[in-house]
Amino acid sequence: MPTVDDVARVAQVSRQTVSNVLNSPDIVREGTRARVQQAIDDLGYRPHASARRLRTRKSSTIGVRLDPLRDGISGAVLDRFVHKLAEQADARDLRVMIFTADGHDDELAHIRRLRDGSDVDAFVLIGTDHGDSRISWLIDNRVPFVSFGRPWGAEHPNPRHRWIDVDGRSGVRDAVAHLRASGARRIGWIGWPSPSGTGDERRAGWVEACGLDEADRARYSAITEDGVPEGSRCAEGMLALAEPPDAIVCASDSLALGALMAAQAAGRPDLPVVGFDDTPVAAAVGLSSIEQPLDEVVAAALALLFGPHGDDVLPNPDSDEEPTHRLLVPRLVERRSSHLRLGGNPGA
Amino acid sequence: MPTVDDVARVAQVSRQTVSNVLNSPDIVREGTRARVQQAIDDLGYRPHASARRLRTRKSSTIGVRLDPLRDGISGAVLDRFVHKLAEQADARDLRVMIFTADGHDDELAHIRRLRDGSDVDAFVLIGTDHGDSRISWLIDNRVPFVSFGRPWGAEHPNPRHRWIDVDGRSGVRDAVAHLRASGARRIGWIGWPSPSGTGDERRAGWVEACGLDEADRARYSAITEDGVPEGSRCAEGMLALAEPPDAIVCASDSLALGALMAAQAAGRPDLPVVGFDDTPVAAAVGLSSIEQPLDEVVAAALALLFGPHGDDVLPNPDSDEEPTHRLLVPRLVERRSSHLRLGGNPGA
DNA sequence: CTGAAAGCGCTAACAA
DNA sequence: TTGTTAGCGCTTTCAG
Repeated sequence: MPTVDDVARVAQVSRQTVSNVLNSPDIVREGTRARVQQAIDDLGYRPHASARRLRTRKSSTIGVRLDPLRDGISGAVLDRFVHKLAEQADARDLRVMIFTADGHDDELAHIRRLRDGSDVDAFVLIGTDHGDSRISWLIDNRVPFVSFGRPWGAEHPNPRHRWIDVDGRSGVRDAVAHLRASGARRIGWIGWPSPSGTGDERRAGWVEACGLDEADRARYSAITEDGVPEGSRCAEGMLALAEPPDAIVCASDSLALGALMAAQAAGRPDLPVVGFDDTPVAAAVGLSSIEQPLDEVVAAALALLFGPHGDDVLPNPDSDEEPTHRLLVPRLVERRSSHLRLGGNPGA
Repeated sequence: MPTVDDVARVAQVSRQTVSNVLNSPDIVREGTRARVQQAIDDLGYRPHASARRLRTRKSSTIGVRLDPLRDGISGAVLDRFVHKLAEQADARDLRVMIFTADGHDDELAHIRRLRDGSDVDAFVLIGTDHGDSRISWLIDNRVPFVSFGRPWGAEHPNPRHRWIDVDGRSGVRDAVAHLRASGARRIGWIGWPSPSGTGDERRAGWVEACGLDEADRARYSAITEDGVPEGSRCAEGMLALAEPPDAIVCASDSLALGALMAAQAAGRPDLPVVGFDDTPVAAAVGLSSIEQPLDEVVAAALALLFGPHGDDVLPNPDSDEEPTHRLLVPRLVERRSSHLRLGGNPGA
């Protein structure tokens, strides 16, 4: 592998000029630059990343912890997030390093290693929970990071905490409003047990828009852990009511898939069911779903970390002068769940 | 951040000794080592990765291209693969860098950049296709790599090509045999169009074990692109035959999910359907599936690249002296598809 | 076993 | 504008 010196020799300039051509092309005269560039191309020269990093004291690398493998339907969102992160990072000439960890403490241990070894100079946290222990640690230890997930349950959110999140409440609210506009009167909700920041917000959207009184809200909502069979079970119960719901909105695609199946088993293949995340599974089975704008999420995350364009990490903000977070709005992807005959009506 | 010098000063030894404690602890006297270790702990010293890499000329980093987002049901396998790769790499003190690319050429461009910049010193290719153009390029350019996927369609596979793969043929063969042992007589197949290395192999397993003559094989097999609706459509056709199949085996979980739905729509909720990859979706809806032993796949990939234990990259082999590949056997995960009432039998 | 010297490839200061 | 000098933090010679 050629080095700057080789290029310099071939281009008949000093080693420094080569470096300038690479890093501050504007301060090099046109002709010289062309000559150097030529030499670079001829030799197939490529700067040695480690040498550069050693010198500049920045790794231009982002670290992300891959979420533990989950149910896998919902997990797909995070995989897509990581995918897009890699894509957009590349555009800024940043690299992405991944790791896995068991729990928050282990994650922090990994972060510490990666950080202290200067492997990585900024981290993206995927998902946050109530009183997330990682946040204060990262801030106290001056580790630059941004979280996909807001600071749940903090009375005084730390202004040094940069985050982006998707406004699930408004997403659900809009979906419910849309269903009502289409004539639905009793819209059910299947969601997760509280406290779950994300889940509570999504449910709040339903509460705000469903137009049901408290008694009906109790009747038409179900709480369960995430999962397809769980969704099925809850929907079954709701559909067995004397006045079953007109439509069901769920906190996740897993639940929605279950609900859809239950609806069909109950002979109501056309019951509108809306999921959340617009996972590939939703697309595959023709389920409406609320889609998170992942491209924007990733772009916002990078902008928060590195500013609008560069690849220099901004330290965690000192004060709350400028906005240190973004709340993005999801959108409903409508599908006719009946595009696939999922059953329930043999021969129809 | 403290450096070796700081540690040396505190521990009252030369800088060198510190390095030795870290890299060749055996050649340092017990007492000295303890003292140095103490200083390391006290200071929270962590070697600077870039400095070390610059000096040792190895990055201890593996590069992986994230597959383009697909249907997402099948894509989940690859995400799990990457996850496990990160896990096992960590155990060897290796880091994993991810990137995305549009097509093979773009992927090679990325690899080249990462390689020439010494960011990464070995790559894992996920998936290979007929006459894969990347393989010879990587070998010619001496880029150490291993592929998850065998060299399809090469008359003379290059002995420098290290790969691991899962024997889909035997997986399907076993599943079919198992179904027959349970009494199934007419076992259908839904798979992908040829040529598709993976798909052809899986189909071959069915051919070998199904015990049908050529005419019946034509009747009971369907070829389609991957996808849930596609699987549904094919299964529908098959189930409409005068003598419908007893069971259906599919080349993927997407197809199988579709088939399962079609079966239920056709009033045959108990028809055994087997998918491939044992994705989370299969687990969620209670679909039998053929599981790839990803832990072993990853372990084998790392062993091929780095030897049984170390973190030193082995160059692509010079000859075919030692085994440069591994073919692993998948196993059937049986589930009662009826554990979830997917529909088709309201009130049952 | 421990210490001193050299240099991996690069870029930030400074001098010319 | 270009060239010179001086390290970034580490490990690998080679003497002690």
